[in-house]
Amino acid sequence: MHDDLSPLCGRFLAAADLLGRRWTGVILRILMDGPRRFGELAQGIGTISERVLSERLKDLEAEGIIERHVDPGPPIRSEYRLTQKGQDFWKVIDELGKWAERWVELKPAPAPAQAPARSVAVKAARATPRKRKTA
Amino acid sequence: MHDDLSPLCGRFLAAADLLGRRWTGVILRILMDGPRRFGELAQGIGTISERVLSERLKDLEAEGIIERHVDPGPPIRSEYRLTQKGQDFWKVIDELGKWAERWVELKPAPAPAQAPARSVAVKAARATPRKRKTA
DNA sequence: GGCCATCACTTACTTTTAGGAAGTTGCTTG
DNA sequence: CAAGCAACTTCCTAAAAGTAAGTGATGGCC
Repeated sequence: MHDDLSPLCGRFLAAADLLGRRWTGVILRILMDGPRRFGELAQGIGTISERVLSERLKDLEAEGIIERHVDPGPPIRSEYRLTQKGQDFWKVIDELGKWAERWVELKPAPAPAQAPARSVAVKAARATPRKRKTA
Repeated sequence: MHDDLSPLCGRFLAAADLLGRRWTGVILRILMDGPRRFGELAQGIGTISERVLSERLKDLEAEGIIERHVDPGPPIRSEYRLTQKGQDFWKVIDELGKWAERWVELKPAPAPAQAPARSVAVKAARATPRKRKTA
């Protein structure tokens, strides 16, 4: 199997828990391109609610992954940017992006008689309730 | 900044949405070490509820990331293992682990004294409510 | 054969988190 | 002074996760 995986310890659990909150990965991905303001993030993600964006930003700031800079030059604007800890996350985001490019199909193959993967049809692009199972 | 990040497209959103569900990363991390049974995963994670583990496993199977093999050899046992798509997720998990090693501090040591070796089956400890903010 | 135990899940019910949208604050523009 | 941003909050509802108890197919033991 794989030889040098980090052990499953508390550290990993904490990191997975962080990324396990909805939108965290996407926010980080956007900030990898440079500082962004609240509204830009909201627009960039498109389907996140402002309530949650605000919450996530606070979480990330509390973790020391991003920093908030308020520019009071009259039109008060705040800007979020990655700290070194956040910058360092880029490889995770990059690998996730590569995996997505390789494996995520944007269109659910109708009848893959022998196709290997069924793939995650881009349902994430909508403000999806993630799954609408009435069961 | 970083030069070759994959663009923020639907594929990335879908992948981030997948990892954005609690426990997904941890389950994948454990399966990277080889096939595991339901109970082993439950124990390995420790604080996941069986209800959610079952759900997550179904999700992952539906995405074609893991496969479920039922071994009916009398003591009926099921085993979960990664598909190629799942194996390929290795680098993401690995980078996440490395980042965690570098940046995550195990600060809140809520060690209830130092229990001798009560080890397993101690369900007494409630699963982390992720944050118990009274504010 | 009756009884308890294990494994792999379900079901029923509760708490936490996320989504939708309107409201707030501070300042600018018409 | 009404209107409009930007950046958040607040309120209320809808999903997701947590907790515990139950189910069904063995298998052991006495």
